[in-house]
Amino acid sequence: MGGKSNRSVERAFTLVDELAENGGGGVSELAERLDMPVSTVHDYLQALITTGYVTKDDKEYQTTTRFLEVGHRQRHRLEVFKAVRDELEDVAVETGEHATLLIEEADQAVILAVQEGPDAVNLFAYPGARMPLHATAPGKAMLAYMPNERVDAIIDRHGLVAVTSRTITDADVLFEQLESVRQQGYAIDEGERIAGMVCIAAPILDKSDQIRGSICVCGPQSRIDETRRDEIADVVKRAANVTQVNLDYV
Amino acid sequence: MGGKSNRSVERAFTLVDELAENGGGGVSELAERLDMPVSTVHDYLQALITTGYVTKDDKEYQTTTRFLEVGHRQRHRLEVFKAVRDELEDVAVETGEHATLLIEEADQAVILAVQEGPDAVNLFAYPGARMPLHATAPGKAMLAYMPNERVDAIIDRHGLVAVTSRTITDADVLFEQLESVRQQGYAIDEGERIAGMVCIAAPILDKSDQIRGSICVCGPQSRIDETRRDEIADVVKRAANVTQVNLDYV
DNA sequence: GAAGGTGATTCGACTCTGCCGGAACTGAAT
DNA sequence: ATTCAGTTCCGGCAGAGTCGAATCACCTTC
Repeated sequence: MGGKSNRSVERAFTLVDELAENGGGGVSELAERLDMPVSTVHDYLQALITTGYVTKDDKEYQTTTRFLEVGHRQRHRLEVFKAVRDELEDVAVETGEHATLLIEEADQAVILAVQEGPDAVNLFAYPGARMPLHATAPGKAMLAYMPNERVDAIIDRHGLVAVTSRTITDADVLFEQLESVRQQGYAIDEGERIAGMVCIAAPILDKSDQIRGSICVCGPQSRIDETRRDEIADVVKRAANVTQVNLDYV
Repeated sequence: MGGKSNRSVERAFTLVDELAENGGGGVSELAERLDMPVSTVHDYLQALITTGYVTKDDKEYQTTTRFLEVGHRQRHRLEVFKAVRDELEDVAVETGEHATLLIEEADQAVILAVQEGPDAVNLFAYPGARMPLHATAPGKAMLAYMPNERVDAIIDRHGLVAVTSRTITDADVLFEQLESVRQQGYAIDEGERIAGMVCIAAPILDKSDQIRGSICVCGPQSRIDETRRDEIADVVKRAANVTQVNLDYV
């Protein structure tokens, strides 16, 4: 983890991040927000334009569809993504709720694909969205199949930050839950990331028992009672299982 | 169009492009492919890793899901995308074929969204995919509503490159077709981009008659005869129209 | 298990280039 | 006309990127 850097690269991507997060803006507005000299920001934006990753429309600088392209291409190369293909849609249809495929990246859970079932509530869930592992069902599903040292290291680096009032903030509680995930074969989260939301997730393991991702179903608490939970857990576990089998053929 | 650049930024994105296109690779492999010194490539990859846009998995460098995230965020900000929402799915279901939403960016047609109908053939179509304007139905639909000088300028810059044997390579023929697009309200392409494929596309205009995008349906020639074409044209025109109306409310 | 090979990583001095203050410019608004 | 906010241009200097060479890491082969 030397972390050798390069000022220009760093700054270029800082600009990209800013454009992505708060929407485009003018040169001086961006300079203000990032606390950089205007002329420098201008230089960078110009450089980014020549790469094709940024444009200037309507007096505003914007990221281009190049990011979509790169993102989709790399997603297409991910084995889990290919292996899960139709399963995710089936899950969404069967449960009626939001079905997502997530992977772990840089100690976070990242959504790779989303399928909205017929009754899905409108979540702020899109491919690429990231969230802390400990605060979500899919995150816990994945943590449960990582070596304990890895889990410790993650807690060490990022802490157990509370996202809602119900987020797990105690390591012991977390480890207990991970144990029960391993026993039951699925993880559950009740308003630990979004108040009023229940999520149920199953881990996807490969043949050497490495964790590769998780399939997750989310819906409003009111609609998901005890029996419904078992049903969803079964659906999610089955889908994860099929994916696991597919993985070997990819 | 001064095109002021910045070597570091340029090189960083050249690397990203390379990773996206040909999949990740090792340091020296990438150095070879891009004709750069190994140590330099190593420096850049390290810098890219600290930005979070690249990782090293399995001895291979890979782009991360950050690209997906940035791409999806910016797509979400595009008015056309929001305006078209459900329409695209309806089109896919009604026609049974591949339905796509495209916009123009940097003189090219870019896919923003894809919906596969029940009978859709497996195309290599994904969000972010780019193609020349003159060789596709949606491209022609958009060209038809650009000022002639703009069209001339595009031809000037990129020429009318043949993608298949049926691609339009003659400017006069193109302008004739654009005229008929304006008359009929939709554009058609018969194997001009992909042999054996027929695409039918309608333009999306905003209230000041600016071209904002195009809705397109693609299917195999064998399945799309004369009458089927008219049906599809109607579906596509209606969807574009609804989108146009939605645009005013966004 | 020694030798050889391939590729990744580190190091550091030279030099090129990114940096940014200031000036010029553009185009609204008054 | 004048003002002002924002953008673009310019150019000399310091600091940052560059890349050859050395080292390290890890296979394969004899």
